[in-house]
Amino acid sequence: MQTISCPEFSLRTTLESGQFFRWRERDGAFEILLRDRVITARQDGDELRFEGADAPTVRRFFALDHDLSAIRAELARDPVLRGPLERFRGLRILRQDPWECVAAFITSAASNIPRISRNVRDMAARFGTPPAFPRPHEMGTEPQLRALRLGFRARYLAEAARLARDGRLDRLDGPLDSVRDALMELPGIGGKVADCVALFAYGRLEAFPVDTWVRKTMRKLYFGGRRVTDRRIRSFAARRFGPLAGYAQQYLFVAARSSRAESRDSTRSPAAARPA
DNA sequence: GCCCAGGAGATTT
DNA sequence: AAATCTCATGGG
Repeated sequence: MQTISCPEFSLRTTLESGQFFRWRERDGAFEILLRDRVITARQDGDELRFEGADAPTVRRFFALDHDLSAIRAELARDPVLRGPLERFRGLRILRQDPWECVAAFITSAASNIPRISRNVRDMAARFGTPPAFPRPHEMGTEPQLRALRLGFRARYLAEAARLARDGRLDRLDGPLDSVRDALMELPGIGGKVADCVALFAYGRLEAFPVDTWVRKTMRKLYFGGRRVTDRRIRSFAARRFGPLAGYAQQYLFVAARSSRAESRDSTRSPAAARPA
C-alpha cells in the first residue's frame, strides 16, 4: 500500500463522471482496472492510498499533474460554471488507454453508462486476458460481438479493432481537427466519440464532446433555449472556454445529468401508488 | 406499447 | 447543411 498527495481531487466524483467504465466500488474502496493492472484505491482527504501500480502510473492516470486550482479559477470567470465547479470539485479528466477508450465509446452510441460498463466488462471477460481489456488483435469477430448483445455496434468494434491493429491510433498529434479526422476514419467514431477519445485518452483538453446532455444544457445556458447545431456549440465552446473546453464540458455534463436524476427522483411515484 | 439512451452512417430534402 | 431513417438492445 502506497500513499500519495492528491490535493484538489475527488476520486469518487472523477470515477462517477462517466468518462471511464472499468471500475467498481467494493468494500469501501474503489477497484480500478488500468490496462493490465488492478488498482485498489481509497481517498482520505488529500491523501490517496492505493496498491496495484506504482505512483507515477497512478498520478498519470488520475492526471494529478493538472493544475486544477488554476483550471477552476480560469473557468470560474464564467458565472455559469461556478455552480458545477463547486459542486463537483475535484473532478479531473483522466488519461486513458486510447484503444480501450475507443472501444468503450463506440459502444456508447445510443446507450447509457450502466450498459456501457456492462458491455466493456463483457468484452473483457470474453476476449481479454484478465484483468486486461482485449488488445485490438484479441477482439472478437462481428458475430461474436453480437452474441454479447452489442447490437449494431458489433460491426464497428470488429472493424475498428482491425484498423487499430494496423496502427491507426498511434502517434495522433497535431491540430485537434486533424486528430479528430484521423479518429473519425474508424467506423463507429463520429464527431462526438472522436472528441471523447481526444479528451479522455489523448489529453486534448480543448476538445468539447457534444452529446445529448451537453447539447441540452448548452442550449439552455448559452443559447436562450434556441436549437443550434453541434458545430455551433463546439465553436462557441472553443471561443468561450479555449484550451480548457474539455474540462468545462465535463463539469457541464455531470451537472446536467445530476439535475435529471434529481427531477426523476422527485417526480417518480412510489410503487404503492401504482394500480395493481 | 412508447420513448429515450454520453451516436453513427446513409439517404433525402 | 439540415432533417429524417435505420441500426439493436435495454430500461423506465
